[in-house]
Amino acid sequence: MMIMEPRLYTTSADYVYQELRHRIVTKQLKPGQRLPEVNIAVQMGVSRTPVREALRRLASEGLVLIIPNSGARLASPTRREMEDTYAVREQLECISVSIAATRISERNLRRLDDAILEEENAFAEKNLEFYLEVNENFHRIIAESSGNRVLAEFVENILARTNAYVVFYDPFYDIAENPSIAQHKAIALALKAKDREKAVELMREHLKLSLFDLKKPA
Amino acid sequence: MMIMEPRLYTTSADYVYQELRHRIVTKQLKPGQRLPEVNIAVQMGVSRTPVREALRRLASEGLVLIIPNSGARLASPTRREMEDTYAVREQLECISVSIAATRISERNLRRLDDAILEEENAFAEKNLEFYLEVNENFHRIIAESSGNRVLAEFVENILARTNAYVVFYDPFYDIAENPSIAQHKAIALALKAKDREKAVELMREHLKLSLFDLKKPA
DNA sequence: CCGTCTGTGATAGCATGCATGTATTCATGT
DNA sequence: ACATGAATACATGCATGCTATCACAGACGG
Repeated sequence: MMIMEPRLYTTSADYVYQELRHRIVTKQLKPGQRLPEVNIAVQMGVSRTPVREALRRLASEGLVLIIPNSGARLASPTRREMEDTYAVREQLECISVSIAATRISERNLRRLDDAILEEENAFAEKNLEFYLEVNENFHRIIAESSGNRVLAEFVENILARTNAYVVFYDPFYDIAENPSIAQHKAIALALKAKDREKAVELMREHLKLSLFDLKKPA
Repeated sequence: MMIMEPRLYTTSADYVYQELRHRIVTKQLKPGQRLPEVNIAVQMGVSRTPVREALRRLASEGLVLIIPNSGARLASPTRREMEDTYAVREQLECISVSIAATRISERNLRRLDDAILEEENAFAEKNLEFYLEVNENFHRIIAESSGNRVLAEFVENILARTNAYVVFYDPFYDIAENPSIAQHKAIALALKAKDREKAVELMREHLKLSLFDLKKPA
């Protein structure tokens, strides 16, 4: 059973941001759909101001497209854009895992294991939103473990993109078929062994397969 | 003589954004300095709203730090952060130039030459702001020539960071000493020759030296 | 003398109203 | 029927006022 835990946020703008991402991942919003400020503001019980901020933040992550004086619409990435995004992601994550392999702390190795356990829970529950969230965590922990904050920031950005794209592009995405968890375990092992080459290779393979899976249905 | 051409902008928020970047590059603002919304709003003759938007955009580029309920301050990057930023930049620009080497259009090759000519003008005038702007252009054109828009977007972001950092970190940055233009010419030649390996190698070297130059004075 | 608590000032967060620009619709003419 | 144009409805951009929160200073107690 799914318990909707209370979302944590510091400001209304942050709340709207999270809520919009939630609605994207749960397919309540469709690619290309218009996102009028008032509309969202009323639905979420806030004024237009925090909505504007949230929309602009999402725009910086490539999830919405804002045209000045005209408004915001949800992104509708082409296959090409998806491939482009994954190309960038591969670069960032490979360098990320490469550095992490030599620097990762014991604590973060444990966090990695925890994330994998959570992935298995999400897998068991067949809860896509939860699954995407913890999947994101796995990659986030590795990025943080690189010790390079700018890199981590960029990875964070591109994780937001790709996770949304998964939902946009693949409405029937089946987590049962996805071998990601096994790949994550392998990457975690390589990191524990401080095997840089192996970790990079596995990560590259993992991302290539993710993209491949994504391209199948559409 | 320097003619201040009228800045083009579509919205007030965009104007404030550009004006703030201008003030950063012309050293009117100091690293770590507080940036109260009202303060800026009054100075620029607009209300707080567009200022907020501009500040948040700058925050997404790592140029300002926003603490909720507390306010914005100009970034004050440590040497470590600078190195981290350049590490990311190297990844992005190397893949960028690598792809561009096989795809770049004749038109963009000409734009590249134009950019280099402008760099020489800026060099002759010893105009740091102008120089940074056209330097940015050179790298921007290469990123665009990759044909990967997401990549170009990320490069754009990191260019904003590094160019600001130049000013932050190196108040006496001497464009006369900087061998960048010669390196840019070499990169352009490699691109014309479609020599992928060479272009990447030159770009990597170029960025390494840029970072090295930056680290000298501080 | 130092730590803690409290009040006061200042600043960001948010709501709202007005102005401006855009999109849609409908009428008009060819 | 189609293209063109004006009018209208609507959404965004911006300004302003109010409220909540934070930072700092001074008072109080240990």
